[in-house]
Amino acid sequence: MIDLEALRSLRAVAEEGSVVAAAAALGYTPSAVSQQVKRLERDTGLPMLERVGRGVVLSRAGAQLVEDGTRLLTDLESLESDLHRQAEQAAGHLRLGTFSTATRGLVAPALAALATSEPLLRVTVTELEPWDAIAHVATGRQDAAVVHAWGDVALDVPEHLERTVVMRERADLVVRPDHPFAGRESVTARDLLGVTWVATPEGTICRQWLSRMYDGTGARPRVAHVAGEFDSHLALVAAGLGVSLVPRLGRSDLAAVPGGPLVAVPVVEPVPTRTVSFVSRRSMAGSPAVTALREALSRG
Amino acid sequence: MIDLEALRSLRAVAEEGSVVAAAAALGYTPSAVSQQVKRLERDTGLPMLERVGRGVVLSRAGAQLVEDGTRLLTDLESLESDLHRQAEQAAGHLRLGTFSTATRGLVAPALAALATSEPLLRVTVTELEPWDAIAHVATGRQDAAVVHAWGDVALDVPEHLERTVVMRERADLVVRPDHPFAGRESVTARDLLGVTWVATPEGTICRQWLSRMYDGTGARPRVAHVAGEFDSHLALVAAGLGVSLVPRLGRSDLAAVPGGPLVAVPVVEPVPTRTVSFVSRRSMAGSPAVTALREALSRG
DNA sequence: ATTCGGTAGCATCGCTGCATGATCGATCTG
DNA sequence: CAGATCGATCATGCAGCGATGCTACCGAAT
Repeated sequence: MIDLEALRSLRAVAEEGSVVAAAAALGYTPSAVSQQVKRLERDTGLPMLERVGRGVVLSRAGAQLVEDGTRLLTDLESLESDLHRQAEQAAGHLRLGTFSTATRGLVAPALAALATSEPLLRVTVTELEPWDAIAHVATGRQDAAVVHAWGDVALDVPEHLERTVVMRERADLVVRPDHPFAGRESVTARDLLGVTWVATPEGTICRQWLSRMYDGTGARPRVAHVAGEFDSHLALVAAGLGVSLVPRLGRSDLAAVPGGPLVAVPVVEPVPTRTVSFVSRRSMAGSPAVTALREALSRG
Repeated sequence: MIDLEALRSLRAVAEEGSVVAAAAALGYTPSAVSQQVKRLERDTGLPMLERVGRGVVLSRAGAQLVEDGTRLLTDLESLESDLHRQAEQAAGHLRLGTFSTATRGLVAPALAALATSEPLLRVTVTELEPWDAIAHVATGRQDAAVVHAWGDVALDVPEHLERTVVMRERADLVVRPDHPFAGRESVTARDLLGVTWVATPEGTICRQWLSRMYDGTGARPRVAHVAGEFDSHLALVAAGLGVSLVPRLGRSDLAAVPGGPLVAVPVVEPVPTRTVSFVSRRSMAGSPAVTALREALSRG
């Protein structure tokens, strides 16, 4: 592999016109520069300098190496300065894992604001289930994640990750206007024992919470339909196929759902509360970039 | 300065997921890789890896260094392969010094042909008087040159340069159609003793040859007008201000000269012959690029 | 012919980077 | 819960390589 240190010496020879001048410019001895050039010639197998008169002239290969390599050297320098700048500024590239409703309801507006307040910071979003997101952050495949946990469902994050609550939100029961619950101020978990559910797939956090709501009642929720996205839930509810528990975050306008308007009824006893958290590795939690991202999401 | 060898190891860690795997992939011991990463951290002052569990994860700075540095590494590899390819192929960049009439009459068409036959070869042209051109080639400021020498006027090139004749051409006497010589088959140097000349500036090779033509006659050419470019000569001749000795190479169409058509009369005894040569440093005279350029010019 | 400027080559020294083996910490297993 | 295993790091020894300083040599200028 070509040694960039030696390449810099060769460039100095090209610019200064002689080995001594180059050595003086770089603070080396002429012999050192000569040996570095020799090393380049050994590494590439091509001659770099040729003696002419009592001086040297760059060979064709040498001239080309300098011409092309100069760009490399400046790239390396700018890379190095970028590295230091991004350690103190909110700049660079962050990979954020999010879950679906947060993507549209929370992350998108936050990133839009961030794009103007921190123009040097680039964030790429990947949708992931919370446990996957946490695993990705833990192993470095993501830099941070937005995760959620329903009420008391524990979300255990590894020791080297840091978690801060971004917001708390709740879910409502969504029904058709002609449903018996449509006019109610609120409904309780006990009221819901007999209803037919449109639920999220087995294994999702939302599904877990639905099951947990039935704890102590001895019953299990009757799930008739399964859909991953809440917009699909709304369509199924509008079609009269069941009711759904839909979080407010990222929820579509219920009045504009195809198939007729729907209504949301607050649920109490227990209130289905969801905690949305920001997770990042503890080591970079204090970095300006991560801090800026976390605060942008907290403001949202 | 960042060591690219160490950067390659860091990239391997990022790709393989662990120090041992990276070491195995690169043929090092894990300790060596660990030490290289340590060196990167020392050079940049930023942490690159952080321990998590019994493995490692790239830090923010490390991830960024890999992301940005990968481009640098591939650039370096392509630079290296370019270097070797240009040593065996006609490719890259050559700087050619030429004199004015050759630029339009010889070099331009040759380069046009070369552009299609050797698309990887880029040639930039600079107009120079022959002696300047030779000096530039000798000192490496040009890679090759097209030079000319009139008849027996010696053109001494340094030992480390190589000179090959590209073409020989001759000059004609250019006069107005109403000039006494206009109808002649040819004229001799003796015939020209009394004429009034439009000549090139003192110090040019063309001017030297004009003087040389008078050697042995005891006379000196009567130069009334001096112009650097032969198109100006033609205008002056057309205006009836004298006659001129104009080489055929790169000569404008005499019938289309503003101020009336002109005629060319061959000169004999001696025939004003000009030798056009290609000059390059001996060390790169054999390279494919220079060979291609020389042959393109020889075909012209 | 001599001097001067400049590069290449050589012997020596010092540093650095790799390998080896040991240590520490964390996970997995019986 | 203890032992085993795996992975990273640390300490040490060694080898190689590059810088230094000197000398030799070459070309150009005086």
